[in-house]
Amino acid sequence: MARTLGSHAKHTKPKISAIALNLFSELGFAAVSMRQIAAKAGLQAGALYNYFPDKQSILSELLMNHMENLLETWSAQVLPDEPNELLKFFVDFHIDYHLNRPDEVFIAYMELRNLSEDNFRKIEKLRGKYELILSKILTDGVKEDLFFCKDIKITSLAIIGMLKELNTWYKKDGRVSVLEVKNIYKEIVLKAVS
Amino acid sequence: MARTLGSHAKHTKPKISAIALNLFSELGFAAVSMRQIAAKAGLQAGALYNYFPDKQSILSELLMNHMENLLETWSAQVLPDEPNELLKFFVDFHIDYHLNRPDEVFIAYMELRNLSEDNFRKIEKLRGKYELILSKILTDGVKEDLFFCKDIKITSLAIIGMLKELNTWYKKDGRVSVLEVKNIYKEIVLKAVS
DNA sequence: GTTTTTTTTGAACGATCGTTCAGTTATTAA
DNA sequence: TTAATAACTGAACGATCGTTCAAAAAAAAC
Repeated sequence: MARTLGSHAKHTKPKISAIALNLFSELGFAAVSMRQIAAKAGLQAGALYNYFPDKQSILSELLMNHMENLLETWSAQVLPDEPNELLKFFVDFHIDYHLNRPDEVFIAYMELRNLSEDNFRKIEKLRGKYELILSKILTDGVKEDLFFCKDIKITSLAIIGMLKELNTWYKKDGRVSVLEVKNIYKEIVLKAVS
Repeated sequence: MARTLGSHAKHTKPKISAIALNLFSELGFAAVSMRQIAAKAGLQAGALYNYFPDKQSILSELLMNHMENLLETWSAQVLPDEPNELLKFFVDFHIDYHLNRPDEVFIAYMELRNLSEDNFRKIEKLRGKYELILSKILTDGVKEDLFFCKDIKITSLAIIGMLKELNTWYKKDGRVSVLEVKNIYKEIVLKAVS
């Protein structure tokens, strides 16, 4: 035997992923060519196929990693018990996580249709899990008579939609700081379920 | 002179627009070919160039019409004076208008990057006008001490984000009726600015 | 240094893309 | 009916696409 897998490969694959993420986010999956990705990685297009079976797999791996990482990061958090505090914690967490990964967030809801049906279902399942986190927080709060909402599922979606909107306009060097934005959103969310 | 402009054209151009709207929404602008659009319209690809100078113009015309129509339709409404009623009216209006035009709404925020810089700026300007409608409602409500929000601009964006989310999951034959959804959203929005 | 295996190249494949345009057909004014 | 023009065809243009693969280069194992 000679040359264990990953003499350059260990560096090359993450490099390809990072470059693809950037390009997909900037130009859109359909508008980015394999040659474009390869060029930025200092490779020829053919070399990409040592790391990914096809173009779509680059995208689906990015999306899977993003969603799995999101859920794992949440699981690693130490959560407050009290529903009001937990809801605020969720808002803070969501904003922090998403504002720090604008490219992943962007392609995660822009490029879903470029996935195969299988991969699409997998991603949707993970997304559903994330929405369930918020639903559960609301459910517990409603049980304890701390929150009130007509429909927990719809309220969850509405809140997540509100939070997602942030990524479409927030600029780190803008008028308001992340801290301020978080406080504004926490207040809106808390009032929305009061 | 013979044959005045639009013997068939009067029917053909709207037909092309409608077909393109459908395809763009379903497959994405970049993934739809001129030949595909032409085939569905019973034409050859070349014929499309009698009606649009290039592919991007089909998209930009769709988006411009959508945004202009949105603003015009709003202008034609008879508005209630009282801020609480006006805010509810806005929510109802937004949901009605957008749920009835899912394809337009979808491409309006999915395909912006496929516009030229000029066309992009025009659309963004119209979008800003729409956001200003809501901002003004909030501003008036705050002045009269009926609403409270830390930051009107951000609150407007958050509310519109929440409303936009609706289009990504709402199905007409789903669990809840449009009327119920509207009521749920109106309650959430009103509480969010209380 | 030789062998073995990984990694990459570079050319080629067939397909499809947006767009152009000379020529044909369909329609209408005169 | 004839002349004028609008509408459309059908072929062609050059370019680019995702993907494949034999051959070459690079790196590790012996």
